[in-house]
Amino acid sequence: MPENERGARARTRQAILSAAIDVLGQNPAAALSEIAAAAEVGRTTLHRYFPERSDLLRAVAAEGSSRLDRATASAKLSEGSGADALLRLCREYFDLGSLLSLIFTDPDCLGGATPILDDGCDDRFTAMIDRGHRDGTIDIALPAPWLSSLMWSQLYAGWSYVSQQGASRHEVLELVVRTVDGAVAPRAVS
Amino acid sequence: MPENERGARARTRQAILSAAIDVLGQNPAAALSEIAAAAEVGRTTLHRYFPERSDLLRAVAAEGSSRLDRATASAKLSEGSGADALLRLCREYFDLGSLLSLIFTDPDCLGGATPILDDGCDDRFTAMIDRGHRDGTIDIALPAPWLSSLMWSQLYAGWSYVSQQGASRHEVLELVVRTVDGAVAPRAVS
DNA sequence: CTGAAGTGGAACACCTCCGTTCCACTAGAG
DNA sequence: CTCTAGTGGAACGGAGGTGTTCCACTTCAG
Repeated sequence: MPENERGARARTRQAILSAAIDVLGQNPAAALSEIAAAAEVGRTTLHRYFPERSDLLRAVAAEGSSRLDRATASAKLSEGSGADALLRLCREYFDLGSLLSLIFTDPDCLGGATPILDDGCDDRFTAMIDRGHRDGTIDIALPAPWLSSLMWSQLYAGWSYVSQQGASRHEVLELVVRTVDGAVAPRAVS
Repeated sequence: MPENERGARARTRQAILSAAIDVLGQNPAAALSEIAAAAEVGRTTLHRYFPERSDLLRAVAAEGSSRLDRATASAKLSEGSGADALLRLCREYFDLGSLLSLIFTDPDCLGGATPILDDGCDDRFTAMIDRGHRDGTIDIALPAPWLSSLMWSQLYAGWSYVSQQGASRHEVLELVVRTVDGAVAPRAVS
């Protein structure tokens, strides 16, 4: 879609997209006028870039998938132990910010690339968990799809904690990492 | 509200309330016609019991708070170690079923009794966590509000896992308990 | 200055949902 | 049977969101 757009057009387009991610993350049923206001743009202008609501949603899905893919790539899931890779992924995803809310509250918004409720959607994720099962850093009793749900729910909880209470991003990220780490670690033999 | 209602009236009223919890949990912006259809009731009948949408939402809040209180009482938070009490609470809350979705996706729906994003809303909960901190069964580094967020997000993740995939309630509950337990346990001294 | 690009406001028709009214139907009590 | 409670359908006006059109304004390149 963003073919041959530069300068003002590209900037406005990006502002609308970012505003849409923020607003729709708070309320997936938000009116277009709210999104336009958040982007500090007239509703007319919004319609110029995205004629119909569905056009905007498609673009949001594309933008979200792109940010998600970049974060996934940064985590280098194939390096280190399985648990280390999972925690790296948590740290990268946490930086997605308000996109976390959108992905979590509207799992269908990313179209086919829905990362949450999928029986093992992402091959890289599943491979990472399998590696953790083998190298003993992830409890064998916890299947990959559940760990995906676990991770996303904790990321969302952490992000809500930051954005609704005035908590520090870094402190909360450490809480998330701490609890995910504890959750996946194999039990001590009792 | 449910003053002097018996027989058919009480039954219809309850059917509408349960349907509302189910439907609103899936989509907080659902139309009244959807709720009426889910309750197998005409929209006219729904309006007879709850003249305005806000009336229905108030009744849902009351019903939800009531179920929540019953579950909390059943967990006997003041008995046993802090961690044991927390896990008992998870088991009781898990039985709330679709109410979990409603509470999680629309935290304001329960009015003042919002259990999730509150800096230590519930005294019994905070007391339980404090006890766990003292008796060494809950990691001292994890504050009560975060553990509340943690628990609710895991319960919601578990319930979604059950209702969207065909997973077994009991198996998923054990996964939730397993991961919450691991998350709150104090770290081994390394 | 002139023209083009980008923008925002106002107004409109359309649709959906909401709340209301009215009427017809059914089941059960007497 | 008759009367009543409970119900559901049809229809309407109002409110809000959507998509569209038209026009006035600003900015910037030439």
